[in-house]
Amino acid sequence: MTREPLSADQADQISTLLKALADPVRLRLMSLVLSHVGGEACVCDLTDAFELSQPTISHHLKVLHDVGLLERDKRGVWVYYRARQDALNSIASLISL
Amino acid sequence: MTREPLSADQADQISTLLKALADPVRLRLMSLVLSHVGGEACVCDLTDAFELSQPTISHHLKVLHDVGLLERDKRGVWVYYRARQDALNSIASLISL
DNA sequence: AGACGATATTGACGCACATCTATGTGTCGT
DNA sequence: ACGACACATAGATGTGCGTCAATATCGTCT
Repeated sequence: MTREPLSADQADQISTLLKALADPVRLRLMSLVLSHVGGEACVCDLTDAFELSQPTISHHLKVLHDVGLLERDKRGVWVYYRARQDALNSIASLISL
Repeated sequence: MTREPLSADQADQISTLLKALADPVRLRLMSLVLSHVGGEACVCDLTDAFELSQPTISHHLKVLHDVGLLERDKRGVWVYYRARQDALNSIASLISL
């Protein structure tokens, strides 16, 4: 971003990622998953951390998953989410540098 | 963010910054300012780069300025904007690490 | 099979926001 | 002082999004 102006297409792509991150609930979800033991957390753990309805948390997780910031892993009845560090790193390197 | 979960207040602060960045026009504005000669650009340069009205560009610049991502410097009739690298770096280090 | 618990989907509602037109505020020539 | 130009502000409008209640789906246990 520092080197040369972004094209409109590039800006659209990056803003899609940033929009997904730019919400307080989703930021806390990412940090909860990242700091959880084993680097993953199931939805029940995450839902308990907020005073929001379960569908709302599920919606936010879907947003993060759709843009590739979270991985989904269903094991039995539970669904575990894990952060994509490479995706976070690529965002960070675009912003800074 | 990786070490321990964000508090609600921390998440609010960071999301405010990210919301400001999470728009394709504002991303391009930041990249235009950053890559412009001297690290600064006047509004006229920026307005010409988009097919948007001048008030719309002015609005986006205000958003970026209000959250501390851009500095304003009025010199004569022109207003020059400059990126706050420290602000960008702090965002990047929060996301990645 | 039927019941229960965990998660996802749907539809609705209210609010935030990107954009525009119109207008205001300065600053520089003439 | 006046006109022209650079930029900001105000108000209006349509769209997007965060949230919820209700419902669906899927896996497990008896």
